[in-house]
Amino acid sequence: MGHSQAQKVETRQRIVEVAARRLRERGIDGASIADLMKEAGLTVGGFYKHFASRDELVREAFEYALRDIESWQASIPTEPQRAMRAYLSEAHRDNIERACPISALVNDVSRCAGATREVYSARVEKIVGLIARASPALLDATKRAEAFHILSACVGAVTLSRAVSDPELSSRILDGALSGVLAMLSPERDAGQESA
Amino acid sequence: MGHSQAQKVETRQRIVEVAARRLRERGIDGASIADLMKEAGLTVGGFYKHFASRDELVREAFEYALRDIESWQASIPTEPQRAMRAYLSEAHRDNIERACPISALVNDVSRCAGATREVYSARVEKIVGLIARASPALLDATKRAEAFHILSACVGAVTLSRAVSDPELSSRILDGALSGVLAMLSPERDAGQESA
DNA sequence: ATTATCTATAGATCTATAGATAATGC
DNA sequence: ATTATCTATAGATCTATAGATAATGC
Repeated sequence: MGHSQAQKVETRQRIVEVAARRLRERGIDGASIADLMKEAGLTVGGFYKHFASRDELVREAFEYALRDIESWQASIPTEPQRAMRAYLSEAHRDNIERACPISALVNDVSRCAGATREVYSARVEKIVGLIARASPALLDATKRAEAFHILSACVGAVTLSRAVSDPELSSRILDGALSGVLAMLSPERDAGQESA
Repeated sequence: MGHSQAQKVETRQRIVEVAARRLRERGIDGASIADLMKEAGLTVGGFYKHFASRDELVREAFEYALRDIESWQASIPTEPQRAMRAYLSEAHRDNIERACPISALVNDVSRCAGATREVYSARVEKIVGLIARASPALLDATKRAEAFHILSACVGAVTLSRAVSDPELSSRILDGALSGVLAMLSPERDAGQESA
């Protein structure tokens, strides 16, 4: 019990990974340190050799969770419509442990103070920029306004689809938002009118 | 201390009102019974003469909070664009105590079980129906798909605007979603292309 | 007599710390 | 000798209950 420095780095990482999953599932205050340590195969007493406070773990776990969406994010400029289909899918809705933390924790983050909200903001800015590049609008300002609209629709649809109790309603929320978002990203949009 | 039956009804109502405000502000688990009773001018011991459990209060407070948006909701069929301007306003974003619980608690509700989620679902269905009626789309199915998209954009934009730390970014999220939503509701939309 | 509210508290958490134990690493 | 982890626990919550108090309402 209690060993090498190399092990310690791995152990710390394991705690962050567990937390990144459970925070998205149960909310920022939803999992206790004891729960998380147990799931990482440890006991509560060792926690403070790795982190100064629970808040420090939350910040790291949140940043770690943001890394889960980086490959999705990277696909936005090249394949925006495929990225939207993935975000607004039942698979994304149901796999909350690995889901986008921007939607999974939007209410939780709005109740946080400081550092976490700044990390959150920076990522929102980043993603909006990527979506704006994919918009077929003519003016830069319009591209950006559309990007805010598209991201809002994505976050709203995924969160709503998780909150409603009727599975059919849940699916229709995702589908409705997806067809709207795809229409906005459609290149023919400047000419005619299309809605997937 | 401890009086008439008429008083009791008022007292119970006061507790529900306090809870309806604080739940939206701090989340479903964010305010203790002692906090809520204190703000209602009472002490913790009296709570269980009014409610069987904290959950019972949460359900009632949630339903009470939904009543706060009824006049807004009623304005959707007659003045959809005005309704959207109000929802996607800084005033709505900042007045979280009286804000729409559909957006203020969307993550919280997705972590609830049972009754609360059903009440939530029913209200989402209702509002989608009202928005669909206001859509200029030609087919009923398209109206409905657009209504899901519009509601998603509204919920996503308000929640995101509360979570980000940069006030200017927050405003642009609301404005971007608003111009997109207004364009979708614009009657000229079937003919040309407009974006606010 | 009944009951609405109060004070007090039991029992279950949860964060953080103290001190013991057993391995690493000089 | 140092330290990663363990067991144990202090102190602060939080939900729910028990019993006292002071008013209502027959």
